[in-house]
Amino acid sequence: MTPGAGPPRSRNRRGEGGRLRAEILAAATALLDAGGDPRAVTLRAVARRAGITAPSIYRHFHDRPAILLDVVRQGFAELSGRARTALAGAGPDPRLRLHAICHAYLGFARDHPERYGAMFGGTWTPAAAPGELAALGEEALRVLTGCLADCVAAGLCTSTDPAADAVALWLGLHGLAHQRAVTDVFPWPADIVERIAFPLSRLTSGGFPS
Amino acid sequence: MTPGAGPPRSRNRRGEGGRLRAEILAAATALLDAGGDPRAVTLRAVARRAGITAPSIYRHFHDRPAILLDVVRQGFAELSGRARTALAGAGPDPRLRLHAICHAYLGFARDHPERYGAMFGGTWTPAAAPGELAALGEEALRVLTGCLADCVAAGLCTSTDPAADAVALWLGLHGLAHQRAVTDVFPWPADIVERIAFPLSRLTSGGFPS
DNA sequence: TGTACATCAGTGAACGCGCGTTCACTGATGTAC
DNA sequence: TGTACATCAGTGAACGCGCGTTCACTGATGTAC
Repeated sequence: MTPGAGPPRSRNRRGEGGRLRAEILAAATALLDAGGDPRAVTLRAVARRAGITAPSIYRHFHDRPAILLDVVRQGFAELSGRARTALAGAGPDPRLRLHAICHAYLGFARDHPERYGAMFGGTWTPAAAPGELAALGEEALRVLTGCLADCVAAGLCTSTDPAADAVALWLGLHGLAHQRAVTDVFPWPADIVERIAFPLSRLTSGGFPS
Repeated sequence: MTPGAGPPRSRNRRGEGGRLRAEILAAATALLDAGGDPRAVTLRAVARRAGITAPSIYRHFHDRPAILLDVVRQGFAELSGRARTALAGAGPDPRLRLHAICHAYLGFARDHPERYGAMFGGTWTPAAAPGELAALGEEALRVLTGCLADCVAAGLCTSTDPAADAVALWLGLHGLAHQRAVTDVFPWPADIVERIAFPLSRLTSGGFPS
């Protein structure tokens, strides 16, 4: 059971065993990003990549699905982080804020297509607590709803039900993000983002500046 | 290597071996629909389901991925068929035709969520000829573009680029179809289809009757 | 009509593989006295 | 300051499994003469 090549890992000190948890997670994420498929994230492959033996993982994760679940959790956290950062950097104009959050979402999907696919692909679902996933998704949705509602309040948007329209807008973005993550041979129109996001956000004017 | 339970299969007559091909495909499809995951469609599982031994499959398919690829091909054929039927049944009103084709698309995805996921999930891609998949998708897209163009010609739609807007509309439908296929715990707004399809199709009025 | 033979649909046994998981263990590190 | 001991991060060997694929084969069916 030789772990991967390279110099032998120096063991963590007592009380710092928790570090390996992070290393395992990083290895699993790298494997997912490289392999393009959650199937590539096997216990043994993760162990090899992390430079440890397979049984070591059991000190930190209950079983294989638990690793993938945490990779996905981390993905949602990173996505939320990007959305927050984008909003913080956008000015007060609600249209620009909406625009910023849409691009933050698509940016994450584009930068980490495999992780995006794992997060929304449904493959890992059985391992998760039934409610947790919905909660993760709904948090992001609430932010989007808020942006849309702000546009309405500013008289820039004709939506009469921002919550429902946020779902529609999100699904449009998701369709694009997912399809982009899955294939790159598609002849995307150059302005496809605006072509989807602008109508779905029901903005009255001003376009959807990029 | 006992095949599944039940009475022993009566062998096909000479020259009719091709029949088994269809049975294998049906077994693989059933397995996909039941298992919810292409991973469940293993060579051996397909053989069990079809009531034959695993090696028999090699007379009809080059290898395992070839089976899944054909399942997906069949899925695209069925999707096209539904779209054609829907168009044939719709009247001449281009808005109704557009509406019919959108619902045909979503209907297929809803009736066969696992197959839809396999068709657009990217999992099986490596096995396919690079161009074939794009071709399959683009055929459907051309029909959608046609519907949109008809709406424009009838003065019912503000699109200035039906081909690009057809992509946008399709991606919206795809986002909904995919997410529905993947999870059913989502709180969909009741009128989510119209909320997505109507803005993306850029119809000027008349709503998007259901 | 009868018989030898070619065809070919499908079988059964076997292979090597990577997997997830278990178990008893090792040996360095920190702590108690 | 020194020593015995408890802790615990990580190891190494092994298990049983289902997988994809190969190979030589069987035996019913149709055909040539």
